[in-house]
Amino acid sequence: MARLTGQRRRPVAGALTPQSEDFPRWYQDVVAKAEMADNGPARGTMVIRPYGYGIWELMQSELDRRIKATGAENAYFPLLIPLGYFAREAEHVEGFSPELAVVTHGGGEELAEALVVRPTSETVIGEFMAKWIQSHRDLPLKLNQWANVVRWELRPRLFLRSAEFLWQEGHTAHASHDDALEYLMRIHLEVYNDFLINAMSAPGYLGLKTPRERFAGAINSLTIEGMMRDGKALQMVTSHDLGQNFARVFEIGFQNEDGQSELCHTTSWGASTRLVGGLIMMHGDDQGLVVPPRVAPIQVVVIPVREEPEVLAAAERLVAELTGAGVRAVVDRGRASFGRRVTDWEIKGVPLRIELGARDLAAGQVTLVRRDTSDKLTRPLGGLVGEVTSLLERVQADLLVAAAARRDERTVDVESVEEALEAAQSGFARLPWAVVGEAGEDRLNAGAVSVRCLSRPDGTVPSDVNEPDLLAVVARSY
RNA sequence: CGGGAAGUAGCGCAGCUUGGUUAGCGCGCCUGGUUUGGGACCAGGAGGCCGCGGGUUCAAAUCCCGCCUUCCCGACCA
Repeated sequence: MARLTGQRRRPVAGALTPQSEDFPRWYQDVVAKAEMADNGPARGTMVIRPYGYGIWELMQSELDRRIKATGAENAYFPLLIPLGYFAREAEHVEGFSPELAVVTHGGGEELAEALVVRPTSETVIGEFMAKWIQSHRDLPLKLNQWANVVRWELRPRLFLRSAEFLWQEGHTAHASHDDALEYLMRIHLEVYNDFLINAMSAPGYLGLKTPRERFAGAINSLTIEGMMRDGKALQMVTSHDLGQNFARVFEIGFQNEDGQSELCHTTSWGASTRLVGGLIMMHGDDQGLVVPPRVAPIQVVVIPVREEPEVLAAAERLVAELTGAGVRAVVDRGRASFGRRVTDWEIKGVPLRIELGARDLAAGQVTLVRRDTSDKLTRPLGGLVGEVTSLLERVQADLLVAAAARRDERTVDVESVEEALEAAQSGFARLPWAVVGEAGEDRLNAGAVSVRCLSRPDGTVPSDVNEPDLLAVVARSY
């Protein structure tokens, strides 16, 4: 990680734990020191601080724009769901009951029917889809909601697994399975994968979940698995083909063109605040967070070396210019020493730092420093805006290339379950799904390794887990 | 939810074994001054229900019981 020229600074008390020393500890240090989140008072709950929430808001707007471009509309459904709704779909209730929070009392009285705090909304939304859909002319129905959900987590970790988290859940109903699948694939590729690649610089492996890893109640679950810098996998997003399972129990039906009654085919798909954790662990380094410019609440920080009126004025002018051009930029007017301010912004992962001192000003220049590579550039003060915007684009692109290179470097192709178990200690392993099978999956799971997804040899998403020649991507995971 | 460890100032810790004055230290914070091109320094200062509840005792941060929370390892998950 030491890329700086000149004297290397020594570790200082209060600095981050190095990733190589203790990755989980490094993660907690970053979350705390970059002021992203705190633990809430009740077990597993999370307080998202402004800097962390700022990243989430940008993720939201990038996702929301793409979701709406597919024709889905936002709506809102209730937090509290009658317990009975969950019981209707057998696999769904079985899958979710261990992590349900149930409200049994209200207004000082025991409730006649307990209410569940939603862990996901297939059931309520199904109920209303049934009410709203009458005819094939009402289809497809494409809804999305931004909401909080609660899942009783036994081993919480900020952003990665919390009892309450924020997400987007999309729910659609279609007249045919083909139409549902076509739309689902569009969500997976044009919304999720495009968002991950272009907004988060986060490449992943796309594929299908194995039957045991599937969403409770789905006939297929699609996933995008990202590799964290410790070689473990994180499921970044999921999209589910629910077939007619929910349509059957919630009676989501319609009359076709021939006047016949048919059941709808539904889908659901989600992306959560877990993505913030993924961003931290995919791009962060020993200096702290590294935020891709498109989701960075602060893209550029201008650091005046000293508190000198001319320098401060020049810094303010520069920020005004950048802001005017749509760049999210701030001046650090803090009185801490130069070095301290620099490291504080490094921990926060601000993509680009502009150092401005009396010497620079006299020479009519500034020093630009990239967070991702620590490269320093000297550039004329005039006409910096174009330089900065193109540099931000380059950082965005280079982060993707670097993350993909790390992923490829730590993914090995193997031929047996034993080799896969070995390889998964430091990264991902890929092997024919045919040599894994149910029994192999058991052995992997026994070794704390799981099949993250099944992919075609060319990396595309299979339409069915029984397709021939599929590859299993296996890894330890979060 | 099972196994382990831990909760003392915002953060990191000492004190507890062997109960007994105003509970300490480092970092951070406040005030003033000197500083500032890679985690500054000096002086002065503020800040504590010792996780919560109960018990033992003349006396509890310290001993006992219960609970809550956090971290690590497992089983479950976005």
